[in-house]
Amino acid sequence: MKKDNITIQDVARHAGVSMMTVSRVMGKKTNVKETTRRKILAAIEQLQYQPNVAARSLAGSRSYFLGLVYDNPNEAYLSQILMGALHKCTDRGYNLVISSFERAADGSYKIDDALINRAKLDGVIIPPPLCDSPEILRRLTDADIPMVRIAPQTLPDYSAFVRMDDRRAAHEITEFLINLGHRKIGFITGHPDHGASKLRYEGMKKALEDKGIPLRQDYIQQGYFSYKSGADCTENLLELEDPPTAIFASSDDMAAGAISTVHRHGLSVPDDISVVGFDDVPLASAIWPGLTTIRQPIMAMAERAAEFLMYPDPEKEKDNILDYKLIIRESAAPPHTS
Amino acid sequence: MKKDNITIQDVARHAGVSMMTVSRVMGKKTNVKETTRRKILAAIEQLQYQPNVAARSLAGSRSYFLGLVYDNPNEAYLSQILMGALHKCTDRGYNLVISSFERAADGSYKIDDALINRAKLDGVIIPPPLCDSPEILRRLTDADIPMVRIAPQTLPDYSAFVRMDDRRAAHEITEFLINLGHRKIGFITGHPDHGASKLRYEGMKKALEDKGIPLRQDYIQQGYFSYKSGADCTENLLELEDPPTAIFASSDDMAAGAISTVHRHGLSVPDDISVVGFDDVPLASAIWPGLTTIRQPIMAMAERAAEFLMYPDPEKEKDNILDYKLIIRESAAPPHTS
DNA sequence: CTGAAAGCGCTTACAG
DNA sequence: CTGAAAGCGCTTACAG
Repeated sequence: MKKDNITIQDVARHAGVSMMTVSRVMGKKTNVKETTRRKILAAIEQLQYQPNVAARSLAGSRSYFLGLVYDNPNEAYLSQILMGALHKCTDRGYNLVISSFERAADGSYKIDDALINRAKLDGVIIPPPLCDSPEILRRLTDADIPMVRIAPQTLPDYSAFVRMDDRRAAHEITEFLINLGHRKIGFITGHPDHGASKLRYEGMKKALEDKGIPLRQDYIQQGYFSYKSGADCTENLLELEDPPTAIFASSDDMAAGAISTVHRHGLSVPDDISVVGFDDVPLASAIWPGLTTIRQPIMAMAERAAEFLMYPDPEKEKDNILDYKLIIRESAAPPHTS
Repeated sequence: MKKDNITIQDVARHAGVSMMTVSRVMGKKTNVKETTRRKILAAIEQLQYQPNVAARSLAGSRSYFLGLVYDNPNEAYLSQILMGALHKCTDRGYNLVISSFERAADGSYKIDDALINRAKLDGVIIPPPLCDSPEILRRLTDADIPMVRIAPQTLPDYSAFVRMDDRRAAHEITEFLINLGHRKIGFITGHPDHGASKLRYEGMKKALEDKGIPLRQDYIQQGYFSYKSGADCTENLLELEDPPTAIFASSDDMAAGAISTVHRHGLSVPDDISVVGFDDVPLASAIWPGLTTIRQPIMAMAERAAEFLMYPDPEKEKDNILDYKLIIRESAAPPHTS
């Protein structure tokens, strides 16, 4: 392809300054007079200037490469992360290098030296579950590569992280059920190894407390985030003498399993029993009835993470909490008035 | 990060030649004496030389950028495409620019000029449904940007494409059902607008013919690739006087809907009725019973597409057909012997 | 706050 | 078949 593109020289000429000053504006340096900056910004806008990534990378001390490592059990989740990071990178003239890590039999990860040595990454984004691997964190720290972790379980202060408030989200969706009129709410917990499971449980518990509704132990079932576990737990719930009128499964996969079990019992969702989930995976809107659930801001988390790495600033907050959203579909309704 | 890496100069010095000759070897040019080439190759190997992407891109006539455009109806599908393309690009020192297109109200797409003008792409990968948009194809053709289409419905010969054999795959999974002992096989067609729907139908029909099993019109139901449509079609199938013993839904989403309906009727999958799908989306292994289905080589298709763009060669076949795979899980079994 | 010079690591186009 | 020169579009380091 021909290279008849607008260069930094064109912008400089247009704005009546030197190339150097344009470079400073592009790099968000502060030592440029405000009026000059505005003139340059106008020229950039008018010419639709886009810096040449290759030249930037070649000349500069940064590589304009960001890394994304993953070991992903969950495709939908990774896809969101990927899209978020990639979009931000493309927008900002960065490149994304993705690299997968295999978990060894002993549960540890071996690190790809190539990634660390050759790529000269400006930073790396680490989604779960890798973000909680001590080897990975130490290796990157040793190599002096900045990192941002996404939704980590533990929050040590040596790296930045982006997350959402699982506790508050679980509180909100429980409250939603209560406001619908439900008092008998079954809860299916997530995998005990995941930090979020505990937070979601706590949020649900707090919502009950706040409304003065007692927590019944027989309404709490231990799930593992899978469809099957959601189906099994629901089986248990429906066999109770006084079964719940609503079920809050702490993942969509489990909620989908719950719905299938309710149907198998010849009952209707939401007419007989309401079911809500958590995550808003594609499945949530694919099945019928559509799942009322919490949408995690996964893509936004990746975007924020990438941005954090692009503009290093020691003043920046290390803890970035993003907003979730309650998605109301058809799987929850007021309880049967019997 | 510091740039203390091995450069082409180091290799040249090591091999006792000029930088230029090394460059020729790297670029796979043929005009280099065999002994010289070997000396250089040895030096490259010994020094672990990796060309600097940025320098290459800046100096050369190629950009080492590939584009991936999408309009995303299906996250799981796109995610696979993305992973395949990204892996290949990362491996080969290429960069990937992704860009989404919004469909206008009239069904047409407006093209992002920025993508075409600024990025200087060496080529673009076009997955469905964009690969069948005349505007996009014409725009890219006009801009003289090479492209590879993935699984297009129509196969005009002005661009290369990568696909799988939907007809043969449908034939194979139908045969699988027949070999299990099924003679009464219901079929749920895909969305009439998708080219693959027809191919899958034809494959199923052919398999029946090959085994001398008559095609019953009441066993054919028109679906739309959605969970809901799969559930509804199955409702119709189960209401027949002589219902099928197996159902082949031409997408996994529809197969999942089919299973839910079978369960709602108090029947078991696969003991009472077998159900098979097509696609192998994440849902297929999430639900219970796991879906027997056809795995499309989506990631491999994207890899092949990227590779095609990296090594232009007029001799190359334009039609790249990749292998699918029959994935056997728990949703199909021999029919009830009654 | 702004600019002139040098150079990042390659490939192109030309010369032999 | 091989090489010396020029330059891709930026940023760094230095000077004012």
